[in-house]
Amino acid sequence: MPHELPKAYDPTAIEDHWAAYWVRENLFAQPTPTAGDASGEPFTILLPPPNVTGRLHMGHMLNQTEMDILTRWQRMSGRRALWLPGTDHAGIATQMMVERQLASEGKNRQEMGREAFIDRVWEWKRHYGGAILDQMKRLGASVDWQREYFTLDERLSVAVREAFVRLYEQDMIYRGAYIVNWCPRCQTAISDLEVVYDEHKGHLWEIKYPVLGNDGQETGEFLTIATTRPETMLGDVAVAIHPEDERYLHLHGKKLKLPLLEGDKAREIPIILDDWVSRDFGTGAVKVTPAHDPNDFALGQRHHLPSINVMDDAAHINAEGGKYAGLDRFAARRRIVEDLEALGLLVAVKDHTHNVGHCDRCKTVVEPRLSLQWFVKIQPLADRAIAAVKDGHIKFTPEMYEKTYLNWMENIHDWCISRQLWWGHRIPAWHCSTCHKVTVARVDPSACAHCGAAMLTQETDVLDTWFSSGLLPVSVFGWPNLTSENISDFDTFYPTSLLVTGFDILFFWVARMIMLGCWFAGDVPMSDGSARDLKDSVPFREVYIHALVRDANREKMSKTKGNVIDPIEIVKQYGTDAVRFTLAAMASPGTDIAFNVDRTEGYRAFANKIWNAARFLFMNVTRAREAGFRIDSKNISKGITQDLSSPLESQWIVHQFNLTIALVNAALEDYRFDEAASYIYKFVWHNFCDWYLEGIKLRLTFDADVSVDANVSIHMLLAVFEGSLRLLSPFMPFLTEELWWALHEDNPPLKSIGLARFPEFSSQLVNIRAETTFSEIQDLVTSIRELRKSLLIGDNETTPVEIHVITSPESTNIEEAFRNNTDLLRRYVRISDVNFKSAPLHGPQVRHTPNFDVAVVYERTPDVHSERERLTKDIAKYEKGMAAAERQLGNEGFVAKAPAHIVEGLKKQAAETQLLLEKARAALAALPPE
RNA sequence: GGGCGGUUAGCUCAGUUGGUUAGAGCGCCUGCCUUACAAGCAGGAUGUCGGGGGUUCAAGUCCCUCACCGCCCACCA
Repeated sequence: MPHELPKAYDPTAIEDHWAAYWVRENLFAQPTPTAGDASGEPFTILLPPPNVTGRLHMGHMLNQTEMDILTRWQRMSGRRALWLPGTDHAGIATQMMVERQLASEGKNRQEMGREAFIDRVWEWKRHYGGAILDQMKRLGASVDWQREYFTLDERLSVAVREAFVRLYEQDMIYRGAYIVNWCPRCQTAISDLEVVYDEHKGHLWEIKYPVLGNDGQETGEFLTIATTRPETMLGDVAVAIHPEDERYLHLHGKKLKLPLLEGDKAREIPIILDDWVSRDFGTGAVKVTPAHDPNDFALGQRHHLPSINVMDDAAHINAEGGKYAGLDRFAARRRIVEDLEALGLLVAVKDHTHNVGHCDRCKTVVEPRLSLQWFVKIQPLADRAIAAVKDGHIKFTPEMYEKTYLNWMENIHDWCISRQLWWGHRIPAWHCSTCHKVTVARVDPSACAHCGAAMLTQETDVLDTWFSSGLLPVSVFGWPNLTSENISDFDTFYPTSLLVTGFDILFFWVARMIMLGCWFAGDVPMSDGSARDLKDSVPFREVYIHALVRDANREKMSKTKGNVIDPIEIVKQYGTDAVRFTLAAMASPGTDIAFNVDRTEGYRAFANKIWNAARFLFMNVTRAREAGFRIDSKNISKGITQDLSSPLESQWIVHQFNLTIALVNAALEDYRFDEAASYIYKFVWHNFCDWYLEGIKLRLTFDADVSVDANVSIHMLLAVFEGSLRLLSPFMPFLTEELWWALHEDNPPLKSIGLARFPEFSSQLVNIRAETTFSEIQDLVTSIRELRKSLLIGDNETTPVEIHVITSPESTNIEEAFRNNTDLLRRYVRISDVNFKSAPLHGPQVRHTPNFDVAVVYERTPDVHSERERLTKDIAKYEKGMAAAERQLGNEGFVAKAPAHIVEGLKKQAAETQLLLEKARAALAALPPE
């Protein structure tokens, strides 16, 4: 144990070593349970799988820190903890990344072909895909690396395919032509969630369409429509007006000529009547373009109108656009506006601010566009997902997210799950070129299921990435192939205990997991063969949603703003533990975290403080051994007892430690990382270091015969410090691991402190008497220090003090504690004689507390001016307190209705305040003039 | 348009089911190399709890209202 530690803690010197050790030794692996395995109750948690394209950012680090704290805490508390990591193939993002790489080589995927391109993506993935998990390893995340998965792994792909086929068989998947959000750059459909809307200052163009008479000739009258996307008029099939709009009553039944399109594309379009049209927007007349607008599509359905798609996959105008064919949509817009103006059909261009949808991934303006896609019928899934939450089988923290979730789920639309990408799970459907029907199958079919023809081509679309990640809670535990070997994984670890995530993927992922989990797990029988009810079908029992990490100025971190804090950089600078502690301490629910390195600096200091406490301890162990004391490092973990014959500070620190355990446990139960962190901080720094260590110096004298207190004290010191390391370990795994090994002279009872037991609260360790008497000693010490300061007594000067303990029910204890601990007092403050007086003390060198008066005997008196200031301020404070107390106590309602302990407490406090007030007044009056 | 959150010390934030005179860290001021730690020790200053109204014996805490900041959902062409 005589460990030579450097004077200052240097995290970089130890962290890499421990991070590698934890991974190498597989310390946190949680193997598939075997029969009769009596390990603790499972605590299962899935890592929200980062994208393979991802680089670790502060949000990840917050997320991982919280999960790691909880997992380590649960593991140390005896639960069978499994934290399961993996990565997501991230369809669009990854494909984009590789396409960009290809572009820099002057290539593109189309000329490469699908297979070669996919090979290339795999190669990319092998090369870069592990980056984020490597970073995670470096941060010490206590995950089971042996279970690491990738969403395109064979076994997870089987699950995806099974899920698709099953839903299809259950008539829950259909294919059809609907308006979807289309990204012209990614050239794929995207779901509603993948569209982000930005406010955009655009225009509202008012265009007049010629009205046709019954003879088909222009009547000279016009109907003016308003649009924000003039180019879509090429696909217009009608103009809609409100049936009761008095301005247009005479146009009912009439047709219009669609301007611009000539020759074989020229067309007449009807004026249709629909309540949906709002009379006060624009001109009250709406062009109807079913192929390019969701509302128009609905309108088209109601009125049996055709849909004319005028754009290709890249949002260039197609052949339907006549002379505009080939133009990009925005170029077409400009040209069309020019042409309309030339024709005199452009009535007005008005400024109009509206929301424009952009592709979440590449920020391209999305184009609502009619296309053939695969959809999941969502209502049956949503019904279960709603019930699961409403019935309390899934609990959200903070609670408000339950409302958000339900609100979304209750207004959900069918889910477009097909993507026109190459990277992803290819949809297991085959098109028959003979009968044109679709065959969906678990194994690649050789013949059409409908007509038997062999001319099958597989669907080229892949599935939305969230379809596979939505299945993770079931698929990672072996579903659908639940053999006897992996059924126990499923039995043991499903439902998972908790999901920790940010609200940004509440709908993308959390909601989908709930829907898919409830749907598919519901079919898996319980281990005893009985049917699984909804309660046990949910993918997780609790969801903890954390805040966003912002920069120190509360700005959202973004690459464009250049204010992104790289966690790895900060970690290098301050140490992982300090950064973890910062995140934990600032993670109060419902509020975003303004990440400020000033705080991290403070927690680095905290780590250093602990380091130095350890140095102090080792130093004393060495001294003790040199003096012949026997200290066996094997006995350290024997446990802590409350020894009523031990010195006061030892009894007190055991009591405080015990109390802190209870507080930390309670805080973590409620995901109050901030509270847990602050209880630990306060205990370690302000109780353990400031008071206990300073006090114990008195006992740690290892000269020959003064042995009893020294022996008791050094062992108590070791035990409490070791316990504190375990308490702190989930928050600061590196530092605590290092010191724990040092404490055990590199021969600890377990391979890691992370496998040791978390301290447990024990009512046996409660010691109220030690708490109250020590707290009086603290008051006494503080009063004397304050007095000495005001008397300008040098820090090295020793002075006598006088104490008068005020008569009260506790005063015997207090006086006894003071008398018995004068030597301890001398450790805390430079005093010589301590004289107890039976009469109250007065004068400028006295301080008053509710329980005692204390005077420092010194020839000098305090500075009259500052003394007057202090007393005046005190008096004001006391008077304010008295006024408040009298007001309340004089109020009959209060005395009659308030609980007795409140009234009694106030009375007692008022009496004390009155006393202090009188003393302060007297002291002020006694002050000599300045 | 609908919904939600926030506003407490110079800064960043706590503040349990309403209960005695509102807290922490950082920063600031003063004094200290006290043999674990200057990344330290000791002491100190700092608040009309966003404004207004109400309920209550009692409001930072509950209700109403206004203001400002932020987020989510919807997408009326």
